[in-house]
Amino acid sequence: MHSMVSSKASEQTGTQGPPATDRRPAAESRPAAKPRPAAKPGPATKPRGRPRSFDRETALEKALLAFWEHGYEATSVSDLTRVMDIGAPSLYAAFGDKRSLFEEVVREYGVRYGSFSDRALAEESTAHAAVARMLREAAAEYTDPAHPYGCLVVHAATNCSTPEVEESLRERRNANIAAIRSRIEADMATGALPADVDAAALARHTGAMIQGMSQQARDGASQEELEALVEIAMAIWPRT
Amino acid sequence: MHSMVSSKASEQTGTQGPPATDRRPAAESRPAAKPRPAAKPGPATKPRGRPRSFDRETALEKALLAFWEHGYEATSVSDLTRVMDIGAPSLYAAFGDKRSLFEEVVREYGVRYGSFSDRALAEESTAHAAVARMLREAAAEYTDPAHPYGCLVVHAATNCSTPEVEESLRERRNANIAAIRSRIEADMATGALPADVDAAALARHTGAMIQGMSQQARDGASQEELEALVEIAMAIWPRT
DNA sequence: GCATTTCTCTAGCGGTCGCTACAAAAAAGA
DNA sequence: TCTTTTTTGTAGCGACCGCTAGAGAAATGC
Repeated sequence: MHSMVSSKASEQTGTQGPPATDRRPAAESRPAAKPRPAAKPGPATKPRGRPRSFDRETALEKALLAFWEHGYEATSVSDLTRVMDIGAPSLYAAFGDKRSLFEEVVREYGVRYGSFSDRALAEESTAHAAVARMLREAAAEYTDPAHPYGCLVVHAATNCSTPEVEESLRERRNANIAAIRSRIEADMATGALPADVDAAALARHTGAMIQGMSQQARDGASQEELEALVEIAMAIWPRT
Repeated sequence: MHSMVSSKASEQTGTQGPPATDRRPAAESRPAAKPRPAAKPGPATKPRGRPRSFDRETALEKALLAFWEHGYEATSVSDLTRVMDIGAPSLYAAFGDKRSLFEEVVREYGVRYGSFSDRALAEESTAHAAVARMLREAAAEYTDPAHPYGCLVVHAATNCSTPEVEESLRERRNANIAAIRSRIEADMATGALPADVDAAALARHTGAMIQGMSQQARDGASQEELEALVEIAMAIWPRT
């Protein structure tokens, strides 16, 4: 499972320039090194104070891997500062609190690792082909030794004592199933799939497969084993 | 997912009577109110000291529900003492530390809620029928409003900072898949299933379905939705 | 009665949690 | 140089974590 991507990194710091009564850096999410006023179109004006001593993106990637491996709760701020190799105040200044760092990680995960699902849905010519590709790519991705096994969106916030975090990942999972369902219904409308298909159940089946595969990957299944599983699972599709 | 039951409640206090140098109550797991010496066959000898002020079994059930709902880590000892309605020293005297309480909870879960899988494998005449029944019963159990959704063994120790706990549930999940695989291979041996079936992949597919269904139940799927999913999933089986 | 055994209650241990105050450090603008 | 702005390191806050010492309470055996 994964994304609903689109990476709109707006967030709270949207529009709030003039009134200077606001303390707290408000978890600055500016992606590059732009100056604060931002109304100035000055292209190369350096930011005012002491420059950051670390690269924000690589630090974010380290946090991503830590959250992916251990989950939201089990990854402490102290763990994060260690793997990101920065002090706690730097973390809070650059990313806000732990939760907003996690939210940014989830967004980044959607872009970097979780986009295969949306890509398959968008690029393949039938729902059948899209789901087949999606599952095969999941088999590869979830067992890629270059990063933790399984899917962050599935595993990073189960049994989480912060209900909002758990809920946000749940919404991503359910949105993905809804996207699969829409793709199936589109095929039904064009006649590429029979009209008597239960689109909701078929989409939910696909979602359950992906989530089950993610769990299997965490439990030690290899890419080949997951691929064998996918070939079995695809047998349910009406012949096209 | 679930059990590998058999409920052998032996544990560390197996054989170690005579030398009295042992302090620490050793997390007494005696299920009923038997006297300590135990060599005496006296049937109705009451235990020596102050009797327990709570019922051990109902307290265990309360702990089970709490762990089921929130998982191992997210359920604090303070949460446990509140829902079990006992003080912390009583909890430690009766169940040992948090981890051994959790282990006992998992065993109890296997007996009370997770035995449907083994029962289906043992009682149905074919692997096909056993898996069909297993999945249908999972659809009912995982959405039963009388207790938390999904499967404790699947969800209670993901992203757990105590690796041993995570591993013990992982072993239960994999053992269940191994049991399904054995049942499939038995059918292949008798000719009830074709000889060219990939038993391992088919068993893993079933395991992934169960785990995915558990996740779906947690994410809000109804019993009817899971049952529709099961009917789709069963279409993969070779016609018998 | 009295000693013994066991459980319960209060209180609090050391440790980690997420998070922040504060001052020194490093840059730009004057 | 001097002020301003921002980041960095140190150090520690209050809250909660799992767990337990110690005294009192409630039972049995004598």
